[in-house]
Amino acid sequence: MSEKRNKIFKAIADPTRREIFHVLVIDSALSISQLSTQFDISRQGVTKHLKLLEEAKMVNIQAKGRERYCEASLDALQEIKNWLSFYDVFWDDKLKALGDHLDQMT
Amino acid sequence: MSEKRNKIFKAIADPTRREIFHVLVIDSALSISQLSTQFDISRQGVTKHLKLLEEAKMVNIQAKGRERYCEASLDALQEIKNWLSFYDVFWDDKLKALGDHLDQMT
DNA sequence: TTTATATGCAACAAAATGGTTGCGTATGAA
DNA sequence: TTCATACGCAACCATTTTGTTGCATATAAA
Repeated sequence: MSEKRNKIFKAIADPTRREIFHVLVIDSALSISQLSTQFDISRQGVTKHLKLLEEAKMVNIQAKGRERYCEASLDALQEIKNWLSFYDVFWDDKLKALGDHLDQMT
Repeated sequence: MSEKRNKIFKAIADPTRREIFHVLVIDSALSISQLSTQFDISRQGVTKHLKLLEEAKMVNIQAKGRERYCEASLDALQEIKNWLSFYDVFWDDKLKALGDHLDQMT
């Protein structure tokens, strides 16, 4: 479904969300409170961002006692790579066309 | 600068914008009016999307007579690839760790 | 010249976004 | 048990986003 794609593109659109993801890739796993200390916004602000990241499958959260630990899920990025890969064909075509053009100049 | 990155991530966040880009990759170059016929929103709506795409360097527009022709610029996608490439390292690490783990099982 | 087309600009409106604060609850520590 | 911590939920608010319509202008066509 394209809904999955929409969600991840929405998720990475916000710079704070990209930074949260970045932090979690580097330093997993962190509780929500621990994570929040690294940002200027409130814990609830971070929680809201986490919700979107979680819906986009970019972050997994699991409860442990009274804390909830977050970890980044790299696999979700495949959706973006898939989107990009479609355009590689056209990119290559243009490079090829440029190559042909350069060949003609010799 | 990160402003460039912000702009392209914003640009691709909207599904209509992604579709406009897609159409322009397939069928460049189209005038704004021609392009608009392919979407349910108004011409001005499309123009607004084009403005963001242009600022993100994903689309180039040049006037020809009373028309303005739009074409997609694939190069802008490199910014997204750059962002993704950082995480490839971690991805590989995890695969490697998985590999090591599987080795231990034999 | 007159008319039709392609466009930009501005004002507007509804909805989404990104953030806040306050409060209630569950869990861990003293 | 009592207190502090980690969290979710809901209400609220300002700004941005995504769309609209109306109108003015420049260019092409009749």
